[in-house]
Amino acid sequence: MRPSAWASLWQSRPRRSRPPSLCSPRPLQGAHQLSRPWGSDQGPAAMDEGLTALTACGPPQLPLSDRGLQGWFLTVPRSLGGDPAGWGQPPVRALPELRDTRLEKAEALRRLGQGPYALRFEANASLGQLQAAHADLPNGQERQVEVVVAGRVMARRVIGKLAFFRLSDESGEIQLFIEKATLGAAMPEDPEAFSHLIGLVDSGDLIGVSGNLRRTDRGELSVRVRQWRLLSKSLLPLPDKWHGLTDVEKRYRQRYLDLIVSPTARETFRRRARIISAIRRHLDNHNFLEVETPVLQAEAGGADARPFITHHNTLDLRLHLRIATELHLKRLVVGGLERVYELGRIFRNEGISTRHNPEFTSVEIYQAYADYLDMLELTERLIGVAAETACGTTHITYQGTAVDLTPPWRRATMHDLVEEATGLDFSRFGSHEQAAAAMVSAGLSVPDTADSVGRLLNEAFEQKVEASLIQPTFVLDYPLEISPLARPHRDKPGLVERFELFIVGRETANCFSELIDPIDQRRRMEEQLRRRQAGDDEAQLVDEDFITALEHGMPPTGGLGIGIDRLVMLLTDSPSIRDVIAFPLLRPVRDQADQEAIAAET
RNA sequence: GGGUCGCUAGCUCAGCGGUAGAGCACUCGGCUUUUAACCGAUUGGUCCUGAGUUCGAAUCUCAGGCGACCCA
Repeated sequence: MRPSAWASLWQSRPRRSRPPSLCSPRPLQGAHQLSRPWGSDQGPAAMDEGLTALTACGPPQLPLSDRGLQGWFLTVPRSLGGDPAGWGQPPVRALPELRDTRLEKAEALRRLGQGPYALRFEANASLGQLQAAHADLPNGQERQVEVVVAGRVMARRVIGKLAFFRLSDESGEIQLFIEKATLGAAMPEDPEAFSHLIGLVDSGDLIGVSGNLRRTDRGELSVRVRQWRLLSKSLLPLPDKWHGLTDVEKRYRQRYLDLIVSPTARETFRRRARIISAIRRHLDNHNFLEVETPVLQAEAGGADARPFITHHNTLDLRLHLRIATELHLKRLVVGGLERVYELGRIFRNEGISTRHNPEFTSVEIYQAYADYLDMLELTERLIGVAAETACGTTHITYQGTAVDLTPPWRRATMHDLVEEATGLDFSRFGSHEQAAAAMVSAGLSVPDTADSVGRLLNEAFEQKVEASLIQPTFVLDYPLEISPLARPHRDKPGLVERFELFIVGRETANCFSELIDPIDQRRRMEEQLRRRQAGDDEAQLVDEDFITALEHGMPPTGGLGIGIDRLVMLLTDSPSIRDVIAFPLLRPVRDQADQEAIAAET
């Protein structure tokens, strides 16, 4: 490739006319000259001129056009004439020397005409594509194809006048085979191209290279580098090349580092995206309408959970973040939108564990004229499709356990499952006392809050059954007391038409034939209110506006909620919900002063 | 909320009452087929914080902070 053609890969595009409001600031004159490639028609003399012009104005500074991208990176070290007062401090503790060294290298590259932060680069292949397309190239052979690639330098090995870098992009990796002689011949404008590359480019930097493909004697597909260019300088080191990011917390706090070094993490988030889009596609293809309901609500309802509280200034109004989308979606069904769903974030003010994050993603789906058994089949289809899309199969492994997601899945009533596990037949208990005594003699604990036979049944289920439901199991027919929004069972008094889906011992979906009788709904909500007044701060409130909506007539409806994060955990074999949420909630990092202040208070 | 374990160089860890260490990374020197390259040299520390015991504390005790795992 001719030098000028190479240069065109990373110089700015020809300027197109844009609306004035979208115009970006014009680069400084000097900066423009500085960013000329070597070998351009202006030559090194013009470059020197640009440098002189800049240095005459005081300590070297990056062109204004680059500033917005750089924040505190833009100053230069003391040794190069930068103003110490203006130095940005590294955002992470320590490493000042290492960072200074890298700043100096960036500065040195800028003096060579390679601004440390390029505008653009046009690769002609991804690394994964190259690996696939040239898998047949034998060891020791070279292929005369000009490849231009960009990526992050992940590892460097320098052997005298030869060097091997490992370059990584989103699709994969490739080795760079860097010979002094090859570079010298291909980059005559920079006789020191080789030593500049190995001396000024660190692991972590983003570079673009061009060259032929060659497979080394040891079988590593490589780009035999003819030309190179720095695209972005990394001032901070990559995680340890061998151990990687072992600090679990750091993986979550600095997710970008996790993604850089961990192909598994990248794959997890790709799969998450595929799962969500598969669910969305399936619903869209079946005439479901995606809608959005309020996150900010005067009272948060639709689930037993404590909300986050926030405040609207101009209305001087206390608001809650939603804990469910249920009550608003049902209003839309009343309004005649017969199939609706919302895929979005829910907020619950609860603890953090491997299965709980205070903000999480759910999909709630409502289908008019359907009941919970219709929704059961929809659940099987949705999760089956998600598994096929994410994993290519419905036979998966979760944390070493084989799980078969091929429909149909087991269906069992809560009563039967509890009896199977404990020998207790709750349908025979006529009173709370009778049930409680039986539970105690069966070795189960009886909490004070479980003040009815139905609640005791649920307790027994949670204590003895839940964790054992490894293969997908629909647990049917819940007690009415714990299901204030579900319709009474058509045949079984005291129960509702509801199921929850359990997989690997975890609640993954929740569904009922919706309660559409406004009088019954009011009675149930008032019962909830009584519990709340008695001290249960997760009990629900009476939502008058919702009941009014029901009074206008709601069609019989099936409603279904699926926990997306737990589903993604299952389908990515992730042990913690934090592995499938890019930025899970973490305690803020406190500095020394904060800690002392807190210590002083206590 | 309870229990267990951990916190020492940028990273991974050793040291467990007597001068703070190793490997890797960084920097410098050498090396044209490496794969955690290798060889040599240099640099690098609030041993999480505070109090106590002791002639002497990274080490023992207590309190606190933060984290991991398990349980609720």
